[in-house]
Amino acid sequence: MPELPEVETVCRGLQQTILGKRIQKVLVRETRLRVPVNSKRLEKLLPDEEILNVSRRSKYIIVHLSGQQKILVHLGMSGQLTVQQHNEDFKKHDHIIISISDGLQLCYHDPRRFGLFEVLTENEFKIYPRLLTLGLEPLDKKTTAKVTWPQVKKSKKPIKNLLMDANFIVGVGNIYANEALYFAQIHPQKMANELTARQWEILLQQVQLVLRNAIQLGGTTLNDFVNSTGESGYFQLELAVYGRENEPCKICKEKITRVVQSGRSSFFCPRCQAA
DNA sequence: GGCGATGTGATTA
DNA sequence: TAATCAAATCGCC
Repeated sequence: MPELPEVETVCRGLQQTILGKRIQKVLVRETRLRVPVNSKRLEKLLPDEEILNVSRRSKYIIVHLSGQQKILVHLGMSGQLTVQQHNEDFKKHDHIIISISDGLQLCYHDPRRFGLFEVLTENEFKIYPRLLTLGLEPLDKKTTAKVTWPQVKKSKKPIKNLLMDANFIVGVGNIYANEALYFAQIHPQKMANELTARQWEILLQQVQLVLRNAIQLGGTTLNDFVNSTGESGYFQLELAVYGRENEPCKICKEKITRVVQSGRSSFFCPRCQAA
């Protein structure tokens, strides 16, 4: 479900609802996420903490607490992090419920359980391995075609795989990689090191554009993505190639083709994105 | 009802 | 560098 725009949408929603709230109680109903949830630790480190800020790094949500510890959340494929009125009417896959002040609760829900929910002390956070290897934020103004070009030039993988490599650039998943390549008119299987500098410049620009547009529309809801208040996004209405196998290209009417790369579907127009 | 597909990322060969 | 897997659900035949 969630790539950078969806995670950003959740973060912005949380910023508007839970800043300044105090954590009261923690309930863990299911510990079997990607990394097993340490309920004892959550129960020990979270109560009485004030929520100071919510930020995003890559596809991770970071909730900053007054005692310097942080909650690190990843939504995996099917995770939802919502704020709701306190209730005990738990739904299937509501795994972690955190009661906070003013009669609210923060609920982590994740049917496929590929997500992550951890509390880290300040020091643990600093050396957390999954965060240390992350590449550049695509929307950071320091992320330019110029500074990233050397890695593109030496990459031995297809450009789509490179775009989705979080050690290079973070936040771009299957949907937005397909969309950006389409608008840049580059074939997803083209080897990264065969791009011209100009093509890379255009592609990075399209990545940034598609991410910004998606954020503006509250993300993409294919199936089950919801923001922090439980509402869907609207960017699925704008998708130009993703999921459109056999449908006509919006530019030239040629049939959109699907191929599988590294176990993921790539959709492209064979005419606009010639090999 | 069954089967193939799914927005992620770690692990393995 | 790329297939495999984790697991539940959805949509299509």
